[in-house]
Amino acid sequence: MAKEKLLLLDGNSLAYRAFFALPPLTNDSGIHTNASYGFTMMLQKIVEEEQPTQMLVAFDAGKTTFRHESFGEYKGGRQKTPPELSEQFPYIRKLIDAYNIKRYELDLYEADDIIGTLAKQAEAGGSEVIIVSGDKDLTQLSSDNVTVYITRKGITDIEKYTPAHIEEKYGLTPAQIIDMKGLMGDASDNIPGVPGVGEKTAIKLLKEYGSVEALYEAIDGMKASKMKEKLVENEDSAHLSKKLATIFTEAPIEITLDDLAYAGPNEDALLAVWQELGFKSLIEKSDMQSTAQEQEDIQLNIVADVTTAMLKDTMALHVELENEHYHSCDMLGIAVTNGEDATYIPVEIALKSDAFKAWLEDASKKKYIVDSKATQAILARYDIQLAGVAFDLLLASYIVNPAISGDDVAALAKEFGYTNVQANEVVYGKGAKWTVPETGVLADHISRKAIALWHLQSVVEKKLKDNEQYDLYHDLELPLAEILGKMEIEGISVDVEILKQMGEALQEKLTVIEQSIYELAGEEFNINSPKQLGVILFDKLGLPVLKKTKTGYSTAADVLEKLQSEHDIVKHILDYRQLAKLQSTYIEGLTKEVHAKDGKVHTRFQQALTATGRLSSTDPNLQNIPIRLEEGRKIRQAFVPSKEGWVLFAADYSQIELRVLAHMCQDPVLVEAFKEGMDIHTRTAMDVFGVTNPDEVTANMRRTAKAVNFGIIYGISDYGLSQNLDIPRKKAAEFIESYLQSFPGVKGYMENIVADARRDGFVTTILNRRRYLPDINSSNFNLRSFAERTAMNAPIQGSAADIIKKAMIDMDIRLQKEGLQAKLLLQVHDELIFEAPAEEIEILERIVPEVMESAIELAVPLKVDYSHGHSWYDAK
DNA sequence: GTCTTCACG
DNA sequence: ACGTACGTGAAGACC
Repeated sequence: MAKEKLLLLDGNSLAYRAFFALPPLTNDSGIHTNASYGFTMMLQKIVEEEQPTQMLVAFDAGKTTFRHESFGEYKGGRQKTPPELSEQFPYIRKLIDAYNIKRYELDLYEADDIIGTLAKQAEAGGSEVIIVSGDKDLTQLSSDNVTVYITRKGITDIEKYTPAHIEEKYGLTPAQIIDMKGLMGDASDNIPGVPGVGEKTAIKLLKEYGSVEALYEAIDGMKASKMKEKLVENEDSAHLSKKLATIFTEAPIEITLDDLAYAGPNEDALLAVWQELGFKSLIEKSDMQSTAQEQEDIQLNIVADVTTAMLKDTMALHVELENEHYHSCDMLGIAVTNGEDATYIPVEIALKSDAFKAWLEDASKKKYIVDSKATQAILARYDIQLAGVAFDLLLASYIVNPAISGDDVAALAKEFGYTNVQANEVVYGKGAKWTVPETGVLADHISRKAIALWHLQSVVEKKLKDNEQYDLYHDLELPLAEILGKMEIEGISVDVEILKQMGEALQEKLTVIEQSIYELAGEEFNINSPKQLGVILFDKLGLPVLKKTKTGYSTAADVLEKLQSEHDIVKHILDYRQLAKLQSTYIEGLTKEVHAKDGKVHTRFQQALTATGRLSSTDPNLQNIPIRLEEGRKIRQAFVPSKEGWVLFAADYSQIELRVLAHMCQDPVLVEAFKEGMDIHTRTAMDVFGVTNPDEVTANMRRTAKAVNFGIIYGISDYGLSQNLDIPRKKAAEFIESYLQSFPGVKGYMENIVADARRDGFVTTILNRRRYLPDINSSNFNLRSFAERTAMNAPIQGSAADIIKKAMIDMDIRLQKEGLQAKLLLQVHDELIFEAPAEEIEILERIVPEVMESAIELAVPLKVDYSHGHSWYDAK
């Protein structure tokens, strides 16, 4: 058996070292991270360099130790641990646990004693021992088999204390280190020693006499001096100090060396802690290392022709794309498999094969795919209508846990313990270095993805079934992917000429406002730069600073609105901002996205991204087209039907989230209000303000009630409401209190859902979508509060997402059944946008609300409003 | 790449 | 005492 190598770390000492060696870093949540970071860096380095077979981190247990029995003032007068450091200890423990390193502390004993005891045991067993600390006391443990590493300035710079090194440095043996301490004392531990004796004197004395005991035996013969007087005077102190400095190597520890085996970190757990602490550089580095791991060999056959014999009834299919823009990018290669041997089909071979096209389009041939919508969309560009999608790894993983990151097969596979596939970054590189490798490497990579898919289908489906989420995945997300694919491929027509004219008018206005701003400021500057703008407003013009950001003055709209009366320039800046946003994002940005071949934009709906189950939309984002202000709303005039004689038809759920809330909490007042079709904000205002007649509710009361309702959905907090309404926090708290009094069912729901989250670690939606909340039991107030609000919000927002997704599937079926030409084009969270021949509008007005309102039956009715017009603007 | 701001539900 | 409303994406500035 190879020799054991034991690494013993002094947890407290190293945490202190890291804390004081690094500047005060904090992460996004405001937690200090310098000690955690320094500790991690040190661990990484030492483990990498030493490759230990056993490891332990020892901590000091509490305030009192056995040393206090002989000397009450031991470690007295110490500065209290800074709170910035104290708050990091829980994370340091988490880090150690994630590394799968044993940690230990023992009542009445210090870390030194645990380390000393284990070092002796291990040495006796023939192991090599390395001790790491910031405290030189430990060097007394140095021997032929025990090396003590002491951190020098910084954290990763260490000095290695072997007996030889100690001899060279001090001219002493390791055991004499204790004697040295006894004579010179230690200010940090409040060990007195002999006053007037420092390191130099102590070393000189020990070289001459050997030990404290020998020195005092011979002291009579010492020639009279000031030093001799001091030594005689403080003999007791010297003996006591030596005793205090002696590390006890027979501590009654309850662990044995066998408990300390070290076999590497739990990478998932470690990444999770790094994520929590915001160690981005470490996360990136680890991705590279862990994914560049050794791969098992695979068998692959690169074919020059596709035959029907190669294509089975059930196969994993992977179409590798150049990038995520599947509406415009190229394919790089294709692989299929139904076992360990993959068939790699070069793109040009695949595209000219009728057999392959027939197989892809055959619904009875089942395919396991990683992103079926992307595959559907790119094949559609080559006139291939993908059918028979039986498994989608991207969607299945997302349902198991929406927090699972990325669409890279390697990352997803790793979540389920499969590692025989490389990360894209490893194969292609990233950023400017991105490049397609030679065919052999590429074929291997793509084939591995297909093989991974083949393996993961059963693994992930089992997980879904265990979690009772298979139906959500199979009956909702999977069919929805195809519908979204159709919507994206269809696209929506944009009248570029309208955008162009708007842009020109906008530019004229912007130029005028720009001039006014420069005039009022007395100089030209970049209005788009919050930094430069801050200087003008707050330094030059002397406006009051109401809010600051991390980096300087805040110039956000809510701040500027409060400053409007202070200076004329403010209004101009607000106007400029509004128009500049329209110009850059919606006129210029949108125009760039219009495809030349069909005059349409083809967004991509991200189906496996949000934490709650909603969709998101990119390139362009069609879920945030302006509507609230008239100037912006006009952008919608550019969204038009694709054919002459067609119109746009829009239908949206009214108050869907509050209805979901009513359903889930079963609050009688809320349920009744919806059943009776009351205006919910007015109803809320009546209860919050104690008014019995709806006519007595003023516009302002309703506005306040509306804000309170939003607050309830978001996970209420008095502070948030006070910001939103610009009222004192106390006032906001009263509104909330009043609301919860009036709606006890809501109060009960909020309490229960947080309790559920604490118990289960996740919350669920109506269709059993999960959101995990790892911070729900955190000792950090911010993290915990955020998790609590999320626990309240996620089931509401997520259930609303479930409902509209179900409606989209039902709607797709219904349109086919009715034999309509109408097409669903967009989804905007609570709204569906169709285009249809004008003559179908009458039917749509009947069936769209019917289908949407009956998508999922709740304890309250769902209500849908609808309209149509010759542009999106007119469908209001 | 990160920060700030602002568009939407 | 703490310090925040929930969920997104895009653009521009600045490092």
